[in-house]
Amino acid sequence: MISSLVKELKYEKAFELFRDVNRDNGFTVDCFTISTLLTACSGCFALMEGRAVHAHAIRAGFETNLSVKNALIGFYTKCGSIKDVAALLERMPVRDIITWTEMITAYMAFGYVDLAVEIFDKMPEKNCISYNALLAGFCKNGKAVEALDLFVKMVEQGLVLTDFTLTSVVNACGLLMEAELSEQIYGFVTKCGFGSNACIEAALVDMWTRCGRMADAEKMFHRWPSDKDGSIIWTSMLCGYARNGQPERAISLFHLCQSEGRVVADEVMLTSVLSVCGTLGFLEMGKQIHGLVLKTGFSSDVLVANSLINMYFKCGNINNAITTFHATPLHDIVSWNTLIAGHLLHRQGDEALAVWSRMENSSIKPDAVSFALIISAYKYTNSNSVDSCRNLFLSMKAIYEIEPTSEHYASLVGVLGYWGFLEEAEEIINRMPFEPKASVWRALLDSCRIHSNTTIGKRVAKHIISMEPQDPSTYVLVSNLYSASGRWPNAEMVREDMRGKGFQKHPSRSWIIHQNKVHSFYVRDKSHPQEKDIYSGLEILILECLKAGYVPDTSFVLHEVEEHQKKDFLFYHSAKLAATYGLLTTRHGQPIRIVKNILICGDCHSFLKYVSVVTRREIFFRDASGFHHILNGQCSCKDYW
DNA sequence: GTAGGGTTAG
Repeated sequence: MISSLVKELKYEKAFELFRDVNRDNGFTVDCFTISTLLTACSGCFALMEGRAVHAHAIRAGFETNLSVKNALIGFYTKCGSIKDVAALLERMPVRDIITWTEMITAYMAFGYVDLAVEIFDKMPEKNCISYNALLAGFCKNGKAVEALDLFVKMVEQGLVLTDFTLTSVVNACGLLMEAELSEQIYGFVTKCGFGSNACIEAALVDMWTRCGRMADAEKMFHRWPSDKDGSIIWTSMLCGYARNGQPERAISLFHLCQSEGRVVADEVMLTSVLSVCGTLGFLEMGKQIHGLVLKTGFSSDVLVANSLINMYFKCGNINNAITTFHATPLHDIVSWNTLIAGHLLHRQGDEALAVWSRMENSSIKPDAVSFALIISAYKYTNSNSVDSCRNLFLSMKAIYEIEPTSEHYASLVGVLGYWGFLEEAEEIINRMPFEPKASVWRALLDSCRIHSNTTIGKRVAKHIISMEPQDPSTYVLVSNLYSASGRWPNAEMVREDMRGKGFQKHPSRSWIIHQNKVHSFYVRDKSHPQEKDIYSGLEILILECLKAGYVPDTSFVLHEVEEHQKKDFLFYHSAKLAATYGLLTTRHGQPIRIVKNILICGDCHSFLKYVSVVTRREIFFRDASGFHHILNGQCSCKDYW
């Protein structure tokens, strides 16, 4: 009876019935029912119920039953702690190779890599499964180098390599993201004659995409037989496209998968495609997938829910994001972080801080990401609360016992810099207890751009370039810094320097979603089918804005050309093209929604403010800094971004 | 007892 209730997903009733039986000391439930109940408890994080079932199993003498034991390990791995799993295994009457291996897997699942290694070294006997368990554990914890070392040892010792071994090695290589090594590993796997093992093939697709070898990934993906279950390999490919800056392809793949109907979208695929919808700002599609999530019953999966919340925020729908958060039965730290990040994306610092207080009253403890986020919230508070920000930073270590990393310093520097405390920010970096990553200096350089401070900016840029001479983004920042302060010749010098070193700027791109399609524009892009309408529309728009007082700022043109040509470059920036397309394709009174992959330039920002006046339209512009909500000539970023 | 795809920041 209890088992059938669980099967029908009526957990509450099943637990109730179990409690009745449990109270009556004369009765015990059988091993199968105990296992079923434990699986149910794992599914809904019912720690108390699971513990009660465990106590019952001990009383009935079923703890050592193989299926009960496995269910208990599964339950404690998901809902409990490593102590629970360790205590359970300690009580097993026989400590054989299987128990030892289970210990390794458990320690690895909880992230205790050193303890797992200790157990492995202490084991009186080892076989290839124990090696595989350790190998997989390294991969699970991102220890690719350790995994590869172990693999080499296995080969040297002549151990039997199974499909499990090869899958883990492929995984390790994906973690390293090294294209050349991936070639070698692939050669090795082929030599071993892995045949058509689904796990290895899926791992290979994932590895290729992580190493940037999309053609190889596609080749393997297309070889997948259509009669075989493909949800995993399809998701690998979909995420691969997303990871390699091809979100449109990821969306097409999802459409294909839906229309062909042979691969059913599961919770992992839905999570991934929702993330892509967020990246693109694809609200309509995101809503449709939300419908699918509700229909398929995946809305209680916390990862799916978090991805939904994130999607709504990135698509500009704050209300749906918050409603989805409240509709989710179980929140983890990522749910809270997503909520905070969402408010920050909309520059709502006070709202983010309010969420922070609510989180502090919940049972969830903030993690390192929470702090990186909440420190940044002080950029967007209504009153200058730099003091509170400094205190929060200090409390990290003092109260929460989280050691600040470069990311946290970068957030703090960003806030101080934003409010104009550039010297203090520089001082903090110089006094950091460890070597700062380039990202910390970059946060300060960004502040120098905002405040047009070339004195500090130049110093900071030197640091970054010496640390990361290969990274073109610094040159762009320095160049923009000079441009923003009207020092055009210097900006061009930096550009020249960049060209001399063979760097190419990450191409700037803006897009609009219209009729379920992404309409993307680069600077001076003429590839759109409605190119003529867009360019003539933009001509008119520019004239209207000039009449209203718009003054083109040619310092944002990063090419050495004549003044009249500069305007030509400036007028056809991707943001302006996308905005015009948005005006042409939406009815009067409808807002325009644009997304840009990097920061919007100062001239486009000023232009869009005039556009909002002359067309009486509301503009939602999302760039790398967050949303610019432009209305009646004013922007929510207060012209600091 | 060991294997494949997922969410948040920068």
